[in-house]
Amino acid sequence: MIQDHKHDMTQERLLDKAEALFAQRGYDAVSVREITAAAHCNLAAVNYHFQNKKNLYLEVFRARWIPRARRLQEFFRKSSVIQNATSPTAIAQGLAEAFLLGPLSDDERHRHFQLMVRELSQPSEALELVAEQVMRPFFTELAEMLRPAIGNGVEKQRLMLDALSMFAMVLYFNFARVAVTRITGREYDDAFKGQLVKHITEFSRTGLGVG
Amino acid sequence: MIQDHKHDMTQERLLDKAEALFAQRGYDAVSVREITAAAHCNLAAVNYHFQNKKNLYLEVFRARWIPRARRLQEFFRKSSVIQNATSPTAIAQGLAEAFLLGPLSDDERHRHFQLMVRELSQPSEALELVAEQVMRPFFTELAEMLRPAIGNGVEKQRLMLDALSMFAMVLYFNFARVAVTRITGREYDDAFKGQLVKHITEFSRTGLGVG
DNA sequence: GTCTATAGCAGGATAGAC
DNA sequence: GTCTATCCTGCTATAGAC
Repeated sequence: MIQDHKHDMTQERLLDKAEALFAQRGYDAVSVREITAAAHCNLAAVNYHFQNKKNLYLEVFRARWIPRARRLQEFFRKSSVIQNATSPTAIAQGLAEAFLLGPLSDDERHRHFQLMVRELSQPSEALELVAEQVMRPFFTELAEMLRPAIGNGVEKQRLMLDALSMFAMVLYFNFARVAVTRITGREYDDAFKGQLVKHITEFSRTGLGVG
Repeated sequence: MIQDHKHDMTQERLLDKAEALFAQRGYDAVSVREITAAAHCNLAAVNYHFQNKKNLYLEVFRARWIPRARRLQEFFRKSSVIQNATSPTAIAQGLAEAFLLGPLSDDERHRHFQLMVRELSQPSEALELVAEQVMRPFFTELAEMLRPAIGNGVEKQRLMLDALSMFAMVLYFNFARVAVTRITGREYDDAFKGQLVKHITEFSRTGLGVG
């Protein structure tokens, strides 16, 4: 029992540090030595608990990333905006709030989106997991939420593209933080994040609203 | 002269292969050995021509990425859509066409956006160059193009966020190709890219178009 | 300018003591 | 389960012949 406990603690610490480092600098730039040092355990622990480096990376997705994505989706579904209305505007606002302000700490959110962008732009086995278990079901769900308002006659692809576009903004304003800060001159404090949510909601509702 | 010629050819080949490989797999995952092998030249050539690996990476941006970004922007400015109208819709369409269909080959476009996303999500010195010489001026220009239609009274930040949002979609549909394909079931052939341009234009104009 | 050879180091992984 | 010691591979970078 004590052994299991210690075992678990080491595994947990390794997963935590591995996720943070992989998110920050990517799989290849991070060494097992660095991860174990950060987790205050021995070099051999990664191989003992996770067989090898690659499997540790996958386990980060299985044990951390996917559950967190589910929490985010749950938060979105239960948010008051969605509970009170399922208009496209409400959906956009719910999405933006959940993913920009939602239940995650700043660090956790940052890690989450960094890992996602890495996988989107350079898919590994982890994307298989993520696409099948998280993304496809969620976008399908979003598309069906949009259908009543957009039009029952409309093809599914149109709804999917709408959902992907809302998500594109959410993703972008999370991962391109440094560039957005550089271009707008604004730091990602609570005020600015609030404005971003408002902007994404508004842009999704009416686009540029003219001509 | 012959020496200069050979010299130049080797440099060019190195830049080409380096860009392709860095875009595909990232700085750390790619070795100098791999680059020189692909460029059919000697291992020592990188150090001779570019001092070290990191400077080769930066030179990829200076000599390849930035000029290409300028070509893209030039194509956008001179596109018939923009020449004939500067409504927000025309701007969105011009952007989407330039960056999704524009003057680049598929491979070149893919490389271009992969490198950009890598820098946006994990900035290195290269982002300094790109932000100051390309991004900031371009987004400022876009914002000013939007101003007359959106409203003269509106703060610059609102215009910047609009420009960033249009760009978010363009970027996303370029770099998250694998995921988009997985979710929509559509390959990135000419037909689908045409639909994406139409979608981005339309979404930028009216968003989801309803309540 | 190009090549070979090699220095010097860091990486992943494992065997075996505890 | 944890640790040390070590193997082996592959990396960047450079010295020096051509």
